[in-house]
Amino acid sequence: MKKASGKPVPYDPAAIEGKWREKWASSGIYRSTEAPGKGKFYALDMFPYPSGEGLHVGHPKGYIATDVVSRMMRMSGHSVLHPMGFDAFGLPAENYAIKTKTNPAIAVRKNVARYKKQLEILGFDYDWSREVNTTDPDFYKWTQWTFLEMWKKGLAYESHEPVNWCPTDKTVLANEDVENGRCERCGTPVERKPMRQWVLKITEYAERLLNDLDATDSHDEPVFVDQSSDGGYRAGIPIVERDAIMAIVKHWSEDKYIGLKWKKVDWQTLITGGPEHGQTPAEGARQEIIEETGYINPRLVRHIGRVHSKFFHAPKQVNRFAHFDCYYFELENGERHQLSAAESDIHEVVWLTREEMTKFLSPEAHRHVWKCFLKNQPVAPALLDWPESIKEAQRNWIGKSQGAEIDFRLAIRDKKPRFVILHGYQGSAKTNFIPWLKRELEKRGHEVEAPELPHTNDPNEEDQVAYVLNNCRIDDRTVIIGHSLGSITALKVVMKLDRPISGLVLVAPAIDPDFKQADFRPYWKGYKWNFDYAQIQKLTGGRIAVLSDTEERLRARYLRDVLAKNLNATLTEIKATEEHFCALEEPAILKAVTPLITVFTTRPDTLYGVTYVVLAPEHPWISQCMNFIENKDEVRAYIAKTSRETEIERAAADREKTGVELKNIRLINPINGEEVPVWIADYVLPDYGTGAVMAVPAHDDRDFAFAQKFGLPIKPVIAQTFTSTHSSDAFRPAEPAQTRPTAVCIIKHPTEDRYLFVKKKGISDLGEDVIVATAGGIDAGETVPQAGQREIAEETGYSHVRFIRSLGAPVCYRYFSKNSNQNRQAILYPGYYELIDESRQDVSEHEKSLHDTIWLEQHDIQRYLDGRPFNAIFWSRLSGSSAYTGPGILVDSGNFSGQNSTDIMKEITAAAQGRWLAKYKLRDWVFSRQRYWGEPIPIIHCENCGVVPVPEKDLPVKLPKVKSYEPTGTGESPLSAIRSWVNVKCPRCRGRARRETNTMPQWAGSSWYYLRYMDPKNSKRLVDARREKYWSPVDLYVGGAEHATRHLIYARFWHKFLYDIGSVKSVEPFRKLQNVGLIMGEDGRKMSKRFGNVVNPDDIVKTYGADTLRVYEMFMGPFDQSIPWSTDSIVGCRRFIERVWKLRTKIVPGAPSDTAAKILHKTIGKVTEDIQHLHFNTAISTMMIAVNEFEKLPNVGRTIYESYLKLLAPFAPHVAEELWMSLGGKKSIHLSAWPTFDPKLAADTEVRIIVQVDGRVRGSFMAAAGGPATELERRARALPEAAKWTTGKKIAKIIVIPDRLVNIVLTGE
RNA sequence: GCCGGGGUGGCGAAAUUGGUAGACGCGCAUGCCUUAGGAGCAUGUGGAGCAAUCCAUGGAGGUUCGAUUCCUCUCCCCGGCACCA
Repeated sequence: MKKASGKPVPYDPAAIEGKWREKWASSGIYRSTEAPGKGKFYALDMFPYPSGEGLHVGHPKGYIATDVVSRMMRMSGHSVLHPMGFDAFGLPAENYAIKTKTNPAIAVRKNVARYKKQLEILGFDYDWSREVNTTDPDFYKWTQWTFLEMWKKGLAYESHEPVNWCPTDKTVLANEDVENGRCERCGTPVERKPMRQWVLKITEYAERLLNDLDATDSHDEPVFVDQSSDGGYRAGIPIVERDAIMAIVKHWSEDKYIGLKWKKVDWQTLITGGPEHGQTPAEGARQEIIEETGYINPRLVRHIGRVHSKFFHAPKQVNRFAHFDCYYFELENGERHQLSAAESDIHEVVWLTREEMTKFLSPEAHRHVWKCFLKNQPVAPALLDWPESIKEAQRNWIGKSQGAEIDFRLAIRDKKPRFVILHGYQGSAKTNFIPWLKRELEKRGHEVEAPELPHTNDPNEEDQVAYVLNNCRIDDRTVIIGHSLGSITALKVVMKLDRPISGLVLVAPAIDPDFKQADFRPYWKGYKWNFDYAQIQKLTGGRIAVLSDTEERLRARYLRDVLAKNLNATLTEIKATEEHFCALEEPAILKAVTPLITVFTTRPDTLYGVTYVVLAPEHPWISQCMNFIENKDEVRAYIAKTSRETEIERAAADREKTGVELKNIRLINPINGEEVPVWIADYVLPDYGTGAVMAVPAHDDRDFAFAQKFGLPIKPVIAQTFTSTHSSDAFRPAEPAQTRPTAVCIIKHPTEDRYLFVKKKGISDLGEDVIVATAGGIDAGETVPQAGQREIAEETGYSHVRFIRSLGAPVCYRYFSKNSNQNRQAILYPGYYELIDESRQDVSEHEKSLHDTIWLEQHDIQRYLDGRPFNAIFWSRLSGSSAYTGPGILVDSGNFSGQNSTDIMKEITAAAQGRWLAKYKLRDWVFSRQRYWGEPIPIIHCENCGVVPVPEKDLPVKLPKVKSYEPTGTGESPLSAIRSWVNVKCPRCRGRARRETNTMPQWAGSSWYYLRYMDPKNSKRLVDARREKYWSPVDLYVGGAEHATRHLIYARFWHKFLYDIGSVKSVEPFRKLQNVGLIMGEDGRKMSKRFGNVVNPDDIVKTYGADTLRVYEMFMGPFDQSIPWSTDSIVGCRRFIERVWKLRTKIVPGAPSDTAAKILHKTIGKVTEDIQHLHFNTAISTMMIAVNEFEKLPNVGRTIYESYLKLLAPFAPHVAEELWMSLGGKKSIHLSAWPTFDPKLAADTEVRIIVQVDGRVRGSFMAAAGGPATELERRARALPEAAKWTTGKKIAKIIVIPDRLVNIVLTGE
């Protein structure tokens, strides 16, 4: 690198960077190959959308990071996959096309070329041969294919529900595309429109999407699969939920632990097994230990945690849902039985030290449990190594609420309906569901008639209708239920009436035999297939329900498109228990005829406090019951008003509550049989839960506000909480409780921040002392403060006490007293009191025998009251926050043993005949867009066959060319204008058919593109199974945090679906996710053309070189943090590279000096670790320190310098290559081996010992590393700086931290 | 309101299990070099003080020989959810 003249060559990036990039490309050094036996590493960037504006310096930051990591991984012997591609469908390209009237494909091609050029000059190690583009038909063929697979599994369906419509972009949006009621893209407020849409059932995966966020790591090798034993997993047994245990067992006196060595399978484990029926997992664990080890006295010390076994891959999809409970046991002593022959045949017991244990536990999950045990942590999940913020965002988005559905039966004051059930062709009142339905209705107090209609095998309209009219009582209370042909009879009966009936329920009505493709039906001649729809509607008041079995496809279409439409009836499309509702019990029918309002609540324990029920104005039940409602007009007006409101208006918080009562209708509270009124109000959302809530105004702010406004009763709240026990048998819901109002007193000391409590002595229920707030019953005629003051005086002797304020609405506190063997409940009135002075009277002997009076400091209270309701009252009321959320809300269940409170809720749910379940905020994914530039949905609508998928051989359905890309705004995509494309023959019946013209959203292709990189050219499959197995999962995924609840949820869903159909082998696509922090403009604002603060990377490369840009972006700060760009600061990185460059002049061939080797190895250790943890800024700072230190040396050995260049190579690949080659490198530095860290060489022989006196640094001295503590102590005391502070003082003790510091602690005087 | 993540010099930021707070870089200051500018090199650089020393990691308490780190409360910033029952 010296010219002939001997002058050093200056560093000139322009002269070297292009040269090496060409070499790398032509020699293909970054080509990814599957090398079996070699470790693999898949680094992935969120592929860009190639917009017209090109890159700014913020874009490449994430790409540089994956580049650095992938380069290091390649050098350390991994097969690396680091690909790049383009996500090119979507609105920007389309809008550009509309403006310029050009095909978006052309603009995309241009922009992609520009992006690639910009990316190339930064020297990335992409394997461009694997480039993918979502708009390439060879790519989107597989997007379409997956859609059809979902359709086959019923996960893609057409919905007619109201959806979000953006009037500006003229397309529907998914829930994820709406932000605060506005279109995420253009900010227009979205409208709710009922439209036919394709929807993906992502909600089916809600639970898995949620659970897997916290799941433990998965492994290629099964961890708990142990065919030779029955431990934990049993192949072939389709047990959905089988608990399993794992135990760590410690020696009785020494610090060593039991391991099992399995003889036949060469497998080493902790003790695992399955608890037997009726055993708790802990008991099962104990038994397993005894059986497997022979030691008879294991003692349970603690539960380490619970791991979901779902991700410990089992070979077949069985038994995937068990939990492993992990326990820690200690042996009491060495007593031991002989092991059974069977057991000793299988394994032997070995004793292991802690260190051996770590090595011994080869399966990662065992080691994981062991680590958690050592750290005293619960078993922590590790399947996804993702930022907590992203996981949290996803949890919020999925929005799981555990709770109960509770059915409230209808109680109509007047006009209790009676039923007439009409059977069908060849039927009778004794067949199908009719006897059962009759019984059920009669149970509910209805009159029911189920006549045997004449000529059931050869029916005719006239006879049947006449029979009904003559024999059945039909008036305005009658609801007629017809099954199959009975439905037609019912319709004809209604047409003959001159007075209204109560309603009509048509269960799978017979269909017009003229309807195309209908089977021949012998009865058709006996009936006239004409209906006076208007008359029927009039006489039923529109109360018509049509039930359709989705299995009967032809009938379903007719019922929906003809009958229900003409009758304006409520259509319920469900899968019947048996086809055509022919089962003996068809609950759907009962549900349709005896409307229940099902509410969802997370607090079923508050059922006793329900004083009314509120429905969303959209609730379908309202129209069904309209006949019974007295104030119909008022109700209709309110519903109309609500429907006019935008989402934004409606969602606006703290707006005045509005609502209307449904008069004459009441609902029955199943827990106590109370009748409560029903209201509709827009604060209840139609699409969450069941669209209906039970209102507990004493518990809930919203209900409270509503009740206040409309003068509804607010019942003293009843809470099922306990102090007396942790077992649920304490509470017996069936038994009546005694209620007594009680004052609870929080009493503050007159001057200090201390509080008065009483310590109850030996409460027999508990057999222990309990500390509680002072409390006592309120006597007749007393106010709460009076009672409080009296109780305080009686119990504590302090009589000078002043009532300050109430701590909120009364709380009902319920418990079971074992003393009196009865349920008790007290309504607690918490109040806050202050002592006026400390004068105190004597307390009666009786009181003294019951309790002591104690003072607690604020911070002690938590400890003493932990887990008791008083604790919650105290803290929430004193701080005015947390546990209580409403005026009367009860103790937060979270303050109690979680298990316990859940048990209580479940118990009450059962008592109310409700269902304990979870609800999610996640909605199904609206998957169609009424736009041009997206993947066509590969569906054909046939006039006869209905929805028909495009056969796989015809995929991809290519996007045709159109004249106008303009969205129509009618809900049709521009594709619908292309007749030649739209009109096709049905692939099934060759009849007339039309293509689906909606396209897929932009998120479709990006939901799986990472799989295609593994096998980008495969025309047979989405991805080859072997390649997928080799490369999956993505080891490192880098991208922006803004994708948390869209791309990252969609991709996880898509991937899990592909897993379920066997296309991929991993449950989760991205193992480690890293967010890249934004680079903002120099003015601190977002970098954007709008603010004129965009910095173009091309310019920076021109001035400083690509290597400098790369180093600078990695050095700016913590990788995931947003930091403003600073062109001034770049020079530091350029100087750094130049100093490395100049170091070349100091190279000597000889042996490396110890000092240089030490610098090098410290650097190797730190840089390697930092890159692994993505701490690029500290990696670079370490390399800077190394250069600074090398510069101070007279010379640097050549091998040292070469190793150093290797560390630099991932960050600054060009300059590292140039220097490497100039030293005579044969192969590229990027294919060389990553330097190995030698801790011995890095170790310091001398360390600086800090000397402190009373914790303050007073001086330091150098000492040999590993020196004895006594020596350090002696030298520290002798140190003049220290002696200055210690002379004449007494030394209390001296703390010595080897190799670190000595702290001389003086006595107080 | 609920949940998550953060607050350290003029700036970007460092700081294994608690063990010298401010590494590294920018900027700034002084000097050398240079016709000049720039670049480079050297030294210094949290605050107060002549100094010894004291004060400093959003604030207030606590635990500890010792706290940026652990605990309690509190303030502020960023992000997610939000009339979600």
